[in-house]
Amino acid sequence: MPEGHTLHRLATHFDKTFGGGAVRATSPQGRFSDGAARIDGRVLVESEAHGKHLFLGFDSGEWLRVHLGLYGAWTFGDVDGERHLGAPRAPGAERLELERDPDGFVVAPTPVGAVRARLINTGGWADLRGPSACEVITTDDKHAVQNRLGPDPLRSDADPDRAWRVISRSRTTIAALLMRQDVIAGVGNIYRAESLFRAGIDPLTPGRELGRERWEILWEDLSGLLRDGVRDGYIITTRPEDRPDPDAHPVPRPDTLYVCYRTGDPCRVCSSPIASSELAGRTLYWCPGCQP
DNA sequence: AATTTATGTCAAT
DNA sequence: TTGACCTAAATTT
Repeated sequence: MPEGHTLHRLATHFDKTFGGGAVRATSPQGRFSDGAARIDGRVLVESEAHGKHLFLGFDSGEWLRVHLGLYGAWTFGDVDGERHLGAPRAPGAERLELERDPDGFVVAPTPVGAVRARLINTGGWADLRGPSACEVITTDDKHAVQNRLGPDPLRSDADPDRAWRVISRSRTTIAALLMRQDVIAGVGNIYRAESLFRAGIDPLTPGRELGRERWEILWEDLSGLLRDGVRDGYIITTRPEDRPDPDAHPVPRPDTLYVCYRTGDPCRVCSSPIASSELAGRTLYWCPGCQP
């Protein structure tokens, strides 16, 4: 589930499980061998997310930048078993007996599949598969990446006015603008569709016709939805009263979402069939009845 | 066993 | 706008 909430969960998880200690880094697959050698043995001092980028800072002053792309995922293993953060993966084992080498570092299992990067410390391991980016960069490089990103509603330094300045001058549809990471960072196809539904906004509304008030509503709602996603580890946008059973926990799908993946299904609010179309290579979902 | 699909982005047209 | 990237699970043959 690599939209912004997942990356913030990852940053927190790395801070908790790897922060403050030395890390062993390898690339079982081999495509990240040079980068792994640069961070091998360093101490993880900072973990940070901006939009869909994860930045892990080491005591060498360098950063590991990871972007999961469409299907990247991290697998974490420790005494409590295996957990996956990123694209959907099968649940792992329950508890694990950990073997340790003479230095106290965990001996991780033989990699299954293509593991681009593997980080190990004395408590467990983390395997990265299928990322679109995994590289060691300088602080300047990191700032350059961040300068190209719009405000991330999950970051305390986020300034929604920066996004509004672009949106309010653009003829591009709000649906396309929400997907542009240089406008607003962290929103993906699900949060786009769901936030526009919740705000009752026609996805094809040009940015310049959105109006400041509707933008502020949209930003606030997105901030809340993303925060819920960080808390739940899952994107849940339906209000309890709009679910078949308001008391049941809606995970997993299909009761978690209003419009995404629901083409042809009746809208949870007005019963109109949910519509979908291709927009810039991605599927856009909306309710013609609720988003006029 | 082969094909399709996915919560993403970039370069080339 | 299209294809490429690159991985694993789900779906279809």
